[in-house]
Amino acid sequence: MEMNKIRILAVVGPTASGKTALSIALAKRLNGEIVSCDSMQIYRRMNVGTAKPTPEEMDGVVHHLLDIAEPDTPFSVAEYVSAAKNAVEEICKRGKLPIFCGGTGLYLDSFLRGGGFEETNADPELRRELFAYAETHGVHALHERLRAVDPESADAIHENNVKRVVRALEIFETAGITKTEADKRSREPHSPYRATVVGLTYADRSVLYGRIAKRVDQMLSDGLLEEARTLEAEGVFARNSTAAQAIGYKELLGYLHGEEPLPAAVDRLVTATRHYAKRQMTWFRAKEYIHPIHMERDGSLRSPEEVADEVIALFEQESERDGN
RNA sequence: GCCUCUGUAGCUCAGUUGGUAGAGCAGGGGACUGAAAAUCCCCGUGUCGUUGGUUCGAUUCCGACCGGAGGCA
Repeated sequence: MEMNKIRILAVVGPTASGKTALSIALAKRLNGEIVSCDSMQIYRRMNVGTAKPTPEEMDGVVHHLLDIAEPDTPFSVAEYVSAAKNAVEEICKRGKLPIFCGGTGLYLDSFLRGGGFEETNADPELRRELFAYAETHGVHALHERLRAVDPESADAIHENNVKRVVRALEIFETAGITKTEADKRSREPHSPYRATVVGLTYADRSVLYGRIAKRVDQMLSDGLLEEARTLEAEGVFARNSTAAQAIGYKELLGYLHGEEPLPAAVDRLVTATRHYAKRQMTWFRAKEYIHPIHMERDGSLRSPEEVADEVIALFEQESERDGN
């Protein structure tokens, strides 16, 4: 039954780990197309700040799910999953290999599960009400409301994590089932995909952090400030849309308004990126299906060819195992 | 040269009326199913500048010395 599944390769890893270059190299060698798996590269005109691959970097390799939304539009996992399904279908139709690449672990994870969002719609108005409830009655009271309908979720979600408590209640209100039940249903193994997922890792974290600092400098000289200015002029941050959460712009606003010197803003930007990378690593580490690929050895970076070779060997090995 | 202030966790600083100390930030670990580059949880032993003295006991008081800041010459 495994052999009917759609074969997929995926490259994940923390920000600045080298996913983009690797995935493009892999696409060339495996006759693949890239499916971006990045919650911010989705947005148009957010280029240098999101480290979106340039046409030169893409080097002829087809990329999907970049620039598919306006920065003032909300976006979510559910939309991602359905868009990714379409992309994969297209790629397969052309007889090419879909290669996912990106740092948004939730998106890939949800996609590979094959769904689970059908009946649990988002309800912005309800969300507002629930947040207001927490505002006036306190987070504990809101959490108690969740406990009354779904004690299991209440145990799993900390009461301070209002966002999550709200979502759990939202699921109950809109779908009529508890989050616990919805999770259970979506966990059924009905995914049509068979993925080999590799996670880029750095044994010495300071090497990754060094790359982050360097890349922020690069972004600055590539026009990050101008991009931030443009987005702000569009009103992206005033509306605090999904795109406004992107690291790289909001940290510079203080400087752009003359309230903070540039080095201080850049410093906070680098720190925010490090925190983000750390969260990503925690997520990826916990996923058993991710094969760690070490990007360095004895303190120095491995050559791109060597890393690509390792990934391809792993991919072929897993393909053979399924084939018999 | 003299006077004043100051030297405590990687950084900024609290504090101990003498019983060896704690916050924020940084850093580390974790969670995560329609906002995920978001949201949330957990983790603080450091010759309290050095060295003498007073004391049962000093990071805390006193002296000297060495850094740093300011003031007067």
